[in-house]
Amino acid sequence: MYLELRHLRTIRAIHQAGGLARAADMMNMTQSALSHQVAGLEAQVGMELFVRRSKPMTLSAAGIRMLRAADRILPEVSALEEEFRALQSGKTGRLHIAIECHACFDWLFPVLELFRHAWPEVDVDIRAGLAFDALPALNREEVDLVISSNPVDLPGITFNPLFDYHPMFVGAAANPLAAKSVIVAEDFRDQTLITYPVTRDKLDVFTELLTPARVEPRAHRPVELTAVILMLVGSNRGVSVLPDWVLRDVKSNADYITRPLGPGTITKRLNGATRSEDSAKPYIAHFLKLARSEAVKLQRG
Amino acid sequence: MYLELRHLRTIRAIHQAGGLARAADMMNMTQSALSHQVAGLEAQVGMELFVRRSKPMTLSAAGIRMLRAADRILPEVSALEEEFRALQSGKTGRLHIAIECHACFDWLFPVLELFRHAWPEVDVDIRAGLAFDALPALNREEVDLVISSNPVDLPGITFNPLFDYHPMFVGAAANPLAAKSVIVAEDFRDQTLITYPVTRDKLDVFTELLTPARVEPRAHRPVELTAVILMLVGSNRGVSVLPDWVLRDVKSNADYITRPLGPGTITKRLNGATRSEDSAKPYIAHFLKLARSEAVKLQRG
DNA sequence: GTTGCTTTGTGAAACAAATTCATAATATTC
DNA sequence: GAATATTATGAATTTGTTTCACAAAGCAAC
Repeated sequence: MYLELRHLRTIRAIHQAGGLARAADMMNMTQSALSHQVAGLEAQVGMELFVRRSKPMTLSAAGIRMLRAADRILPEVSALEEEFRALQSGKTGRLHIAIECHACFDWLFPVLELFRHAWPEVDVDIRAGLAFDALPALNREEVDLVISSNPVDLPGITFNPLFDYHPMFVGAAANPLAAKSVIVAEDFRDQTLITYPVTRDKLDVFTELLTPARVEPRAHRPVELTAVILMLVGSNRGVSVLPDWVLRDVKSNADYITRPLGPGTITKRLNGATRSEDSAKPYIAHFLKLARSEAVKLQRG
Repeated sequence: MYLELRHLRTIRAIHQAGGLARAADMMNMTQSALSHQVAGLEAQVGMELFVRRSKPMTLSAAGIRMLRAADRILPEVSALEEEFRALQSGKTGRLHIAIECHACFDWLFPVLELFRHAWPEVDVDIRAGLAFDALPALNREEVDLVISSNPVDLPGITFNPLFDYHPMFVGAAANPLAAKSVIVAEDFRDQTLITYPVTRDKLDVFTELLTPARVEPRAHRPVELTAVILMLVGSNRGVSVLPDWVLRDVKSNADYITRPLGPGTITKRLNGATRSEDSAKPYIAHFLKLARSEAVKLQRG
């Protein structure tokens, strides 16, 4: 037995129209076509679905059962079609975000709150891109946006700039380095450095400062949560380097000191990497716009 | 957009098989056919359903949505197909019964109890065939069995004999007719006759006795329920004629007398009328068998 | 009944669609 | 960088659906 939706649509139409001829009109087909189709369907299921003794033909007991099923199934199909029409028009879609930059939760969450109100139909999710390579996942369509500060030239991937930030030094007020107005690589030699638990090539302190200067800190301690890092720094158990927007609240706290890194201002640019064909999607474009403006607000305090 | 089950089956198969080629094997088609089909489907919905950047092709975000729908819809279709296989094999079906004979509830109920245990999948119902003509309803497939004592020769309708019964007179012990051993038509002239509220051609007293003898009872009172008829008869508010099996309990009750009608024994035959093509259906045949044996048991007491 | 109207069924022809075949193009693996 | 596996493509073929023209069968009104 090989049923198709066509069959269910026909059953329903004949019932609604109250006869084969009217149903044929309704479906823009000839009455003959429907007659053949019904005959074929009845052959498939091996029994009569309609009573032909009376003239506008009506459903038999078996036919009524099939109608019941049609009334359950066809609306689901319509919903699916509707869903795809919405997908096509760009009102709905998926926005699964991977963040390579751990501190990005801080501004990403408020942005996502704004976003999901504007695009309630879009399926939103965040994955911390620690355990996996985010950019290949973008290509495999496992995620749709990667927040990254290391643009790479990959075919099919577009890096949309979001905003610039400055990695800044943070230490305890009691730390001897508080005396300096700018922190340089050498200053880390006798410090315990606290960072997120990711490889060095994803940590601004290393890529921008320590690795080029071939300086190794006295100790290196990985910590997951931003709040915990700041707690440890506050009690002078180590120092850290974090994006300026993270240190916004800390600047006015007497327990901490924040200093620029040097020599020369270090500026990094955060990007939202997407598949190139997705950049045009209205909700993706809107998300990027939101991210830009909201992050700026956050930096200003 | 015109979706068909074929499309949903394909989506699911490619996902399950983990690739187009394997899916094609699974569905007994060539890989080429599936490739064309997917291309057609993607054109329909206006977007890519699969990611082709990696080699065994995998579902895209949109494809996953369609898969979800397929996983909801296809099992329903399978259930429908299963239902029809069961219908075809005769394990399930519909048995809607119309009874022209009002007193038949008495034996029909116990029979239906037995039946529904033996055929739990069959959809059972009873309709009192008072308000409508039962036999045309049989032809229109509104009902599947008509219990009738008046066989008519109709094309396409088979009257399956169930059992014979004798219409019997019942009156109060205090009624003068208690003195007679056989009741004849003339005896009704000065009696109030209580019957079910149906036309005379469906009442044994009239068809078998009074109408041929052109006798009119003193009064004729229609009453719906058998229990009420017997109550009224017991208090000598009238007399009645009922099938012998109904009077089984009454025979041993001192308040009542039951007498055969005469002259000559009157025998009527109850039939189960079905559409001729249905007589062969296993559950219909079984119902008729049950009706025969159970009714006999009931008559014996 | 029987006449006219409406509805459904049927077979051949036309048409549309899906499938196959053969082969090219493209990843993946070792 | 072969060798292998996977997917894409276009023309030919097959299959299935629809139409056309007409027959058959109810239904309704006279």
